[in-house]
Amino acid sequence: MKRPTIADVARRAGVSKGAVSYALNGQPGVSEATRQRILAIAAEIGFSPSSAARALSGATAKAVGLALCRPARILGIEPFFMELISGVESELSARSYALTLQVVTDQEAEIAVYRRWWAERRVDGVFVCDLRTDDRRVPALEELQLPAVVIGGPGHTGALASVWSDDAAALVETVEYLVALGHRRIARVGGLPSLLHTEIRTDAFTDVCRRLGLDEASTVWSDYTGEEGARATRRLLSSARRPTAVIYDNDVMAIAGLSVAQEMGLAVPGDLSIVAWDDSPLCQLVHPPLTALGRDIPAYGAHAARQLLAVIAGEEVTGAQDETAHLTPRGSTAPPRAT
Amino acid sequence: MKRPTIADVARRAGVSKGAVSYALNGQPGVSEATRQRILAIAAEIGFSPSSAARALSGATAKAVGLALCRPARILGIEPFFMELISGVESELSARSYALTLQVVTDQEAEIAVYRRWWAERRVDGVFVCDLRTDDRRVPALEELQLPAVVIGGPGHTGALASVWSDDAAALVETVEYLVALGHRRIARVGGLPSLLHTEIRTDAFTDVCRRLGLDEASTVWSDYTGEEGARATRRLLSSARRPTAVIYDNDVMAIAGLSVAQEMGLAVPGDLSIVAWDDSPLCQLVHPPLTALGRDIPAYGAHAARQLLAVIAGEEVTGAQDETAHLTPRGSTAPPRAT
DNA sequence: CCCGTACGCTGAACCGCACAAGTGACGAGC
DNA sequence: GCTCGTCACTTGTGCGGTTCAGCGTACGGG
Repeated sequence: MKRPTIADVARRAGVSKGAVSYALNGQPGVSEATRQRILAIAAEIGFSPSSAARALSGATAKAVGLALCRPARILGIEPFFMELISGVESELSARSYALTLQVVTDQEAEIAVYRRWWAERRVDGVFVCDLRTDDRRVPALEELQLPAVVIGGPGHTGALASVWSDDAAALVETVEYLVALGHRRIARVGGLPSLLHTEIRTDAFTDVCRRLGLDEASTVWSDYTGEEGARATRRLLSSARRPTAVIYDNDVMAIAGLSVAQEMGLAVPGDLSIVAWDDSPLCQLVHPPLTALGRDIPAYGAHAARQLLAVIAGEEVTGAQDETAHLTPRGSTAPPRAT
Repeated sequence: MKRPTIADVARRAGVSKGAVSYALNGQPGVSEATRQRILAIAAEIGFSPSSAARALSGATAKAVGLALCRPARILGIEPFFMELISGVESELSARSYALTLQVVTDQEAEIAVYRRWWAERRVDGVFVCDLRTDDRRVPALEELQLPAVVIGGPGHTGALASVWSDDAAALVETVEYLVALGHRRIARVGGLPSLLHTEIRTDAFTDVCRRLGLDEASTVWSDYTGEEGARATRRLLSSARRPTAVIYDNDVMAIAGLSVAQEMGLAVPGDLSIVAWDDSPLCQLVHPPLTALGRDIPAYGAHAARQLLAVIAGEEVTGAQDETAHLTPRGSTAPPRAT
């Protein structure tokens, strides 16, 4: 089956290629009657303009890129990225933009991918995830002048547009909630310390604990995997004055922590309260169901996609705040048992 | 920053565009010395040929497509797709092929996407997931003559290449294992009945149960979500002669089932043994850890990617069997308590 | 009545690359 | 010494679009 070209449409409509181009792109230069005729013929023979030819003649590639820098097993276990992609996609496909995905091993590889995409004119813009402080990707993208939206922040995004969520506020809300329940010894199992949002959460945790006079607040770091979450929990619960509540930076670690607590004979929430960041359906599957900080990730992705399309369209776009995660109390949090 | 073109390289090397093209594509027509000089200059100024121009002049788009037909929340909760994508990607990026992703709502939309990708010459080939019996996508792709690899089967793939795993064998192994433990009343919570692999597993389950003389074997269907898995489990465990072992078609439903059992006061594995299909890290996070049927999903994806690249290269490719899932016994299975 | 102009369309020049055909130099063979 | 072949390039063409200049026609105003 031969692919139809614009010339085929033009021939059948008895007009020139140019006229077809105007008609299909909604540009002036053809009468309404002719436009309708051309549109009908194009639909009839199933014509879609070649993305290559269109990209070549100066227009856009109608594609955006997303490079993911995580090993396969973490990528799989965290619902975050897949939900984000769903949301991004919903916005992109409505505008018939394609999403090009690439999994990379480190920041340098990611920058190389951006550079290649740019040189190949493969994408019109990119999303940047897992922002770090002093992220080398930011200046690299600025230098390339490749439209980009950072999914994360605030801050450290240079001149790039960004979409961010106020993790500090969410963390403060959580700590205040736990304190209101009566907790005084609260610990936190954080994600990778090199990521900006981990740092933001850590700072917020330190601040709010100081403000509320909780001097036994401590953060330990992990890497989002269940194994590390379990190890960190074991360490916390083995200490002399073990915490009565733990906040985990993702749901997988929280579930692992719950298992460890139960295995050590601690009742949840009686002896230990648990809060998970990221409220996936998993949190409701375990016993007790986990109190979690959730937000609409697909909507976050859609928001980022709208931002990127705006940047590509040449609009002046800066940072945009997305919804703040909200706490959904479930069975894993309660007042600490009187000691 | 202006993007370098082949003309820029040619000018700096003091040769024609044609010579540069030959040099970069490893074709004869330039001396080795000149080739090296051109390569060095191209690397120096960061030149990559425009994918659009390359695709336009008859070559390939150097991109393949993957359309996913699942709602966002299921896509997120199942590690399967993300792991598959990682594996696919590892193979593609080594050959500098790009992966274009699209989330669609139904089969018709998916076929429309294939048709558009084909007309736009956006991809050189596609992956087909979630195969059904009498899948309309198969004839559609055959008609378009768009290279494709079905991830699933065996059978019902028409003339398309495919990569499949012997789910029937894995299921038989599982049932035999449970029977060896002493179970006689085994139930199964299946996935979406319209999917081919669900049907294959159901048939295998029915067959092996008949062969082993288990006449109380029953399958109930679900949709891979925790809620549905919990509901199905509740139904099974409430019946007069409740099963002593349940096999779940994915890990999320198995975890939900475990919760339901514990909530109903049944001991796992004492009163009920549980086996999960898909062995993600989640299975080891719960208590007791779940006996699971696992396999290397990234490797599966990589296998599929190699198949697709072979089809694109014009090689004669048919079905290829991938690794069979193997049972990893953990704490959720044991002999049934004597009644 | 004639000119200016808006409309509707055509023809051609690009975009950046691959590849076929052409060219000049040089060496081998008779 | 002349031809022929090969090598190492160059030139030119076309892929399928977009876009701009140009051009005939109809129409309205002075």
